[in-house]
Amino acid sequence: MSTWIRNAWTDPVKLKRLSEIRRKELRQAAFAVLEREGIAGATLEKVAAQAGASKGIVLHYFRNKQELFEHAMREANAVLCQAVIARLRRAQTPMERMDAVIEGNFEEHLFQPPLCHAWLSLCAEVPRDEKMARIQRVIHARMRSNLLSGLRGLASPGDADDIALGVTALIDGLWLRLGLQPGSVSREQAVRQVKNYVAGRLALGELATAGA
Amino acid sequence: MSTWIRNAWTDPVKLKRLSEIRRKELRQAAFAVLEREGIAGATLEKVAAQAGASKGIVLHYFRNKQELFEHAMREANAVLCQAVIARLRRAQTPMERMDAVIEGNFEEHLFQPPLCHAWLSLCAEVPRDEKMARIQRVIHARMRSNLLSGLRGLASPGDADDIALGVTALIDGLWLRLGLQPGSVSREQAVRQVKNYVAGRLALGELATAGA
DNA sequence: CTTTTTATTGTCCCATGGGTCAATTCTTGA
DNA sequence: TCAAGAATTGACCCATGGGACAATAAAAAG
Repeated sequence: MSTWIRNAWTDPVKLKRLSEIRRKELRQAAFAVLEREGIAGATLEKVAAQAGASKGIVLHYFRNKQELFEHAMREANAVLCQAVIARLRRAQTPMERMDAVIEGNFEEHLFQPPLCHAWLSLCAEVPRDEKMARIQRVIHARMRSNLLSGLRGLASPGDADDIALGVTALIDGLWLRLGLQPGSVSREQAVRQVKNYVAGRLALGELATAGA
Repeated sequence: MSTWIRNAWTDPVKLKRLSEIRRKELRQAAFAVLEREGIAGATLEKVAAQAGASKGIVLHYFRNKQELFEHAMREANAVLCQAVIARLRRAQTPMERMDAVIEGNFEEHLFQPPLCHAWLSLCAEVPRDEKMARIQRVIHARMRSNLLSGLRGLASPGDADDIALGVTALIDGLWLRLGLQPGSVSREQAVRQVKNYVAGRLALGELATAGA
């Protein structure tokens, strides 16, 4: 298990508990296994091996397999979310806020087949895992609210809701496409696709109000 | 198991082989199990039980578990596909062809969480199963060609390709949404969403050509 | 009415996987 | 320096699952 040097980068203020470090390692290992093996092939031993530890340690830090993968889902989501938030901070206009969400969801180093495969496997378990379902709802709610913060300045309230749903669905769909056929959609394509969607819907809205 | 009455509806010409009937039953049973249990919880015994048969019979008709679920995927796709084709036959104008594809992909009795859950589980395995990947590619290619047959009459060739990708992604994304949060999107909402997308993109295209 | 396929079952085997536990090593704080 | 508590391991248990197979029942063919 390598060195015990205290990593200053983890949390300079309140020295991160040893156990927290381990837990994070294991969540990440779990996710890595998910990328390679899918949910059907993901086992505790593989996770342990990935983390360079023994199976026992995994169950020392997580009550059971289910809990481990629930935490893996949280972890993955946090990463995705951070990318969006970082961009959102720099956004000024409503349109910039939209672009922040869109581009953040297709970051170069995240919009990759392996990550997508793992994500898909987790989604496939959502219907049978109430905790995952809850996480999923939170993720979606935040995404939606991020979008609405921009959309409210661009479309009528009714349209805004509708467009937000469309954007999330389109983003998910493009991720799915990447997972099913790696290489079939590039980051630039994906971003352009969603931006065009928004532009099109907004144009439609303007036509309607202008015509009426 | 039930009766052995010869079903006239199966194939009136070349009396469908007994084995073919069994294989179909088992594919469907496999799919039903997938709906309930997901890929991680789907076992041969559960499939056998669902079909009211013994585990042995499942491996009599399919070389192994993998093959069984590959066939389940084909089965599911065939159903979805049939819905689109039926509508496509009645379509005359390019726009009607578009609507046929869109509405066919959200048929009332198909656009349901359980079917979506099963489909998700299968998709999650695609990256690790070359046969499934192939099926997936075929499905997508057909969908795309169906869309293009309508789009070619409505947009410039370049736009048509792009819009086709967007429509497929949006459809997939809406299915995913249904799977992750049952009840969060109705059939009507989904159809409207995709139609609005197409309308928006087409309006954008016209603006561009008119402006240039 | 045989003979030969085909359908079907139940049993068996063995690997794997989740989870428990006692024993051991490390860390830490007094 | 030592005791208390945490980290970590490996052995163990038991259920389950995939798959092989021989034995039986049922159809089909002759």
